[in-house]
Parts: sequence; C-alpha cells; structure tokens
Amino acid sequence: MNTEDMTRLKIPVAVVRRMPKYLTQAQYLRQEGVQWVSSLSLAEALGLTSSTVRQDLSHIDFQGVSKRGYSTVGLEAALARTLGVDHDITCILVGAGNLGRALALHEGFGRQGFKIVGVFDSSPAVVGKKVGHFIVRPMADLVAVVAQQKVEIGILSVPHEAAQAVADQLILSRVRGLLNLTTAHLRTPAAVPVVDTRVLSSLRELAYSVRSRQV
Amino acid sequence: MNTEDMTRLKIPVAVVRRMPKYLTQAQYLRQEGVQWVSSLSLAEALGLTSSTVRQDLSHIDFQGVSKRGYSTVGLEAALARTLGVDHDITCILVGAGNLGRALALHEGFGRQGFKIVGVFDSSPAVVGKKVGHFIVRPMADLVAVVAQQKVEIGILSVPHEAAQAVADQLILSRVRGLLNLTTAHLRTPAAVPVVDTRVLSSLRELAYSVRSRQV
DNA sequence: TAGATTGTTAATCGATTAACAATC
DNA sequence: TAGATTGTTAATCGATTAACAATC
Repeated sequence: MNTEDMTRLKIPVAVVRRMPKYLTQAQYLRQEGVQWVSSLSLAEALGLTSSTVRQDLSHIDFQGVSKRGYSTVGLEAALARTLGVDHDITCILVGAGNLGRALALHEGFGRQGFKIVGVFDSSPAVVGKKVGHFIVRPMADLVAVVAQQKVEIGILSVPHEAAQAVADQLILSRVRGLLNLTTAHLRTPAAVPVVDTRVLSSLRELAYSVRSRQV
Repeated sequence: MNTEDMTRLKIPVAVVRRMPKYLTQAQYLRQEGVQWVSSLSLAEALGLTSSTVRQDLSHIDFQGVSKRGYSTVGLEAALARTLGVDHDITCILVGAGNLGRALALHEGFGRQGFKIVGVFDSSPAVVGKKVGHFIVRPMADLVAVVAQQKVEIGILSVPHEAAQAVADQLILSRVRGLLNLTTAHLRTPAAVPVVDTRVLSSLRELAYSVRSRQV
C-alpha cells in the first residue's frame, strides 16, 4: 500500500488524540533548532513508549530515516497536514461568561490557526459589550456570520442548562464541529463531531487520583 | 467479595474518566426531582451502552435495584464518595493570564467543592493586582500557603515554556496533584498525578474529525 | 405472578507493547 | 562497515459489548 492510500484510511481515535502532542513537541524542537528526533526521545518527552510513537507516526504521510530518526520540520508539517491544521480554521464562540471571555482574549489559539471571528451571547445584558476587540453579538446573527465567514467550529462556553439548545442552534447554522466546554453531554448528528474539554471533570478525575495514590 | 473490598480495588482509568459524567447526570436528575434512573437511560443521556454503564457502576460501593434502576440520590452520593469529591478540596492557581483569571472568577468549581484559596504569578507586573476577590501573590509565598491551607491541587495556567519549572515548584511545595492547562507535557514523580486539559489539543483533534467526516 | 432491569461472566474488539528484519 | 533506529508483524493487555441468570 502506498502512503497516499494509507493516510486516507481512518486513524484510530487514540492515535488522533496523541497527534496534537507530537505536533506541539515537533514545533518546540524545531524552534529550538533541533533537526532530528528519534521515536525514543519523543517517547521520553511525552511519557510514552518508543513503540507507541513509531506505531502512531506510521499513520501519517511521512517517513523517518534509519539511524537518524524523524526530521522535526518534516514531522511538524506532516502532522499539521494530517490533522488539518495546516491552514486557518474559522471559529465562533458562544457564551461570553468568564471562561468564554478568557478564550476570546487568549491569543495562542489564533497563533495556531484557530481564528475566532465572533463572540455570541443570548443575554441582552451582555450583547453589545466589548470583549477585547470583539463586540458580543446576539444569537440571531449566528446563521449569517457562519455563512458569511465560513465558520467551521463552534466553541460552547454556556451554562449547563443552555448547552443542548445552543448546540442545536449552532448545528442549524451549519458549523461543522463543536468544542464543548460545558458539563453537559451534547447530542449531535453523526456529521457534527464534538470534542469535550471539561475542567470540572478533569478536577474530579484528579481528586480520585490524588486520593488513590496517597494510601 | 464484599463491597468494602471492591471499592478498595483499583478502578480502571477509563471508568474513572466516565465517573464525573455519571455524577453530573445524577446531580442533574436529582435536582429535576427524578428518583430512579436505569442503566439504559443513563447510557442514552451520555452516549454510552447500558452494558458499559452497569460495568462502570459495579465499581462503586452502591447497588441498583432490579426493575427500578439506581436511586439518583444514592448514586450521586456514592459517586462523590468514590471520586473523593464528597468534601471540599483546596486548590491554588498559578498563572494569572486570561485563562487563569477566568478560572479564578468562575464560581462553578467552588460550588462543586473545588475551593481556590490563592492565585499566584511569577511576573512582578501582575503580583499585587486583584482578580475578583483574590490578590495575586508572588511565587515566593507558594510553600507557606500550601502548608497553611492544606492545598491539595495546583492548577497550572502558565505559558508553555514556564510549565515544567512551575510544576517543579508546586511539587516542592507539596501539592498532591496537578491540573495542567498548558500545552506542555509535565514530568512528575509517581506520587503526584497530573490530569491534562488542553483546549488547543482538543481543537486540533476536532479539526481532524471535522475534515474526516465531511468526505 | 410476569417482566423489567440489575450484576456478572464470557466473547469481542481495539490499543499497546515486544520483537526483529530492513536499512541508512 | 557496524550499529542505531525505523517500520511492521505478532503477542499481550485492557476495554467494551453481548448474553443471561438472578431478582424484586
């Protein structure tokens, strides 16, 4: 099988979830001026085994070199291409509470290609207010903005109770994926993937780990 | 084996990661006045199979009832006990950038028992500034605050480059677990668990999902 | 009682690790 | 060349699902 075919095959979720870490590490090494990295040193830096690293990287359209390892520049480019982050991705953010405002103000996402082009809120008390250089817009503008700016991703940082309703509105407005920062579980059609990032869940998981390791 | 023994056994990570979701759902149902919930309806609400739900809940010290399901009140209590979130957990936050300030201002965590008792930053420009009712403290105060307030969890929201050094300081100050919001991979001794919540990684994972589902 | 739903065992599926020939 | 490191196959390990007896 040639590499063209291979990269079209579905990559296991577990592997996709590690790819952003490899990408971050490849970027870092390249910035540091490191030109080559072995599967073993990637593994050590990321808390994995070299075997896992080689298995994972076999899913991208990029080859290592015997005795030298992987070119950091090549690895970075191939990972970005595989993930689809080698070009800008347009996002909107719904929910201008503390968390939403922080994400809108955070510049790191834009630097990595995730461009936020609008901040929305359902509360009339918040609509019209400024968040950095954004002016918070009403939900009624959603459909038009998504269409005009070709928005791909909707970021949800609304209260738990509102989450599903807002997700439904985002889907109707034709965003193609959702980043869910709420505690709610979102139901979406199969064509609209959801990735969850729940700080509260992580804290609870950590509470368990802390307790179970102490004894 | 009695249930006492069982709950002392190590619970698989995959199960621990789902427990916060069951807890959120049990809380929600209880608040709505629902008294009983079946494994099937939990599964439907959370996007799982009823088989997974029953397997998972067999790890907590709590029994369902044939023909009725699980008592929402009992389930909530047992999950909170198992996770170790049936009492307050003291946290500090390091890094008073946009994200850090947002988390400090967010009231939801405190309501769920995660009490932030201090906000720290290494930048003299930020130290002394107010974040909500907190006054940002210098890193030099870390050890004393952790000891005096019995801080269990350190939340990291510093820049990538500073992450490992700050993690090391937190470990020296004797926090017992780290919530890592940075893009860095943290190396810690086995006794100090780390849970990662990386918004950028989630966005990248989502970018891949969006692209692979469209075709 | 009849039947809905649990708890658990066994089967399947997927992810990780080990091992090693190929290669630069 | 010799040996370090890849890419890949096979083995192991763990997680999910299916199935069903027990039970209220």
